[in-house]
This record gives sequence, structure tokens and C-alpha cells, in this order.
Amino acid sequence: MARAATTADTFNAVAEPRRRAILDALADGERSVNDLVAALGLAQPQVSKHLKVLREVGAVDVREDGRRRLYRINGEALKPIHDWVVGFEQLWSERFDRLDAVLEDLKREEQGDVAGDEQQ
Amino acid sequence: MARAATTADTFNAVAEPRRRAILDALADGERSVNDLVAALGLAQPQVSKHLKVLREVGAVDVREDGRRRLYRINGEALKPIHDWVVGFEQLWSERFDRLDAVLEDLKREEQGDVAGDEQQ
DNA sequence: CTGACATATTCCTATATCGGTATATAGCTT
DNA sequence: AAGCTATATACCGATATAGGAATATGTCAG
Repeated sequence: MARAATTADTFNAVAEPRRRAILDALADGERSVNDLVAALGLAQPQVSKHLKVLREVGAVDVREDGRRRLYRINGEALKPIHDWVVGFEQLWSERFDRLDAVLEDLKREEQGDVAGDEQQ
Repeated sequence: MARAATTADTFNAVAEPRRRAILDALADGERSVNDLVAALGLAQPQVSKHLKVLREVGAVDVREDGRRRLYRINGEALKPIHDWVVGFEQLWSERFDRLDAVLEDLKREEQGDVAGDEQQ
């Protein structure tokens, strides 16, 4: 068995840096393919191919406008990644330090050690 | 050129679902390889191989304990993913609805249209 | 209708992957 | 030392990839 298809899910689609760059470029609105080609400095066929992958996982939507196709981001598709990674946020974020302290205290109280300040 | 190595960065390493499962299993503390094998229902060599990839991108650390190796998660490695995806959160989260409304109002005021309710 | 423009698709090739199986390495235990 | 346990590594095969180049499809202008 080989590696999962890039179109298997958003995690795989977004593992490719240039596809992330495309999503970044689409962050503030619709853009045509040529627009993206210019913005990213990639060859047109590669951009089209990357867009196809992003389309297949639902990370972008297309709209036709004459001979151009305007791509727009579909944030919903990134939610699974967000939800997964946010679960680990406490492992590095200082925002949780206070919470950790509180939980420590609760734990000690639960053990009847109301005075606290015991060492591990 | 082929797809980027799974060890190229955390995005690639974590694109594989079983590697995410390993990280999930390590979320609440150190575990030995066999422990992970039992928890995930995978063959031991595959677990070792997945752990190697996670080690190479810095997503886990190892500690030797007799003949066992205890793996622990290193959350820092997930931060780039977190930081990237959080930038898109406003695309789906209701938490930003209120902010959007405020920004709309500000925009209208800036344009001198204090009465608001103009159509595009 | 012909040509220019915008985008998608096809073909090619090198490469890294993943699972499976077998085996190597290393640390206990008796 | 022998044997068992825990983990890592090597080998194999099938597969999907990504860039490059060429080409196909579709649309607008004159």
C-alpha cells in the first residue's frame, strides 16, 4: 500500500506547502487562476493541478466568469484540522498555565490535603 | 519530483491518520511502544516506523527505560499547524459574527454614511 | 472564422511511501 | 550463557505523487 491520496482528506491536501500558499492567497477573497499564478510564481498547470486537489477535498469552490474561473476558499474544510490541533494547544500555550494550577489545587483538595504545598 | 517526505515537516507527518492516533494516545502521558501497539491495534513494526517519523519531525521524544522506550508527545511541534489553521478560523466560527458586524459599522461610519443601511 | 487568452488535462519519470514479513539489536531473567 | 521480551530495521511490492512540457478545451475579440 502506498501513502494515502492527497485527495483523501484535508490533512493530506494541505501537507503540500504550495497548496497552503494558495489557501493563504485566497484568504481575503476570490482570485482567478492566473492571478494565483502571478502571486505564487508557479507554472499555470501546477496551479491548476493544486487547485484540483483542493477542490476535491472541498477546501475551495469555483465560480465561472467568462473565460476565467474564480476560486474562493471554503473554510469549513479546514475545521477538522483546527479541531484536532486545538486539542493539543495546552501542551505549549501559556494560556493554560493558570488553569493547570487550579486543577492541581482541586486535585489536592480532593485528596484531603487542604493545606496544599506538598511535594511530589 | 515526488511528494514531499513525510519527515519533511509536521504537516506531512501528521497527514497519516495513524500517526495522529498515536499522538492522541500520547496526549495524556508517556507510553511504551507495546502499549501503543495494544491501544491502536497495529502491528509493532508499523508503530515503530510511525514513531520514527514522529521523532524525526520532533513531534515526540523518547526516553529509555530498561528494554522499553517511553514515548511522550512534544506539543511545540504542532504549533505551526495550529498557527496556520487558526488564521482561517473566522471563516467558519460564529465567534467572529459579532466582530464582523462591528467592522461593517466602522466601515460605514468611515464612509460618512452614519445613517447606514445603504445598498451595494 | 481566426487568433489570442484562460484554464484544464495528459503523458512522462523519479521517488518516497506504507503494510507485511523476517530479522537484528538490546536488555532482563534464571 | 540461553532464552525471553521489547523495539528497531531491512527488504519487498504496489501505488500516488509532483514538476515539466505539450496539448486540449473553452471563451472572447475583431
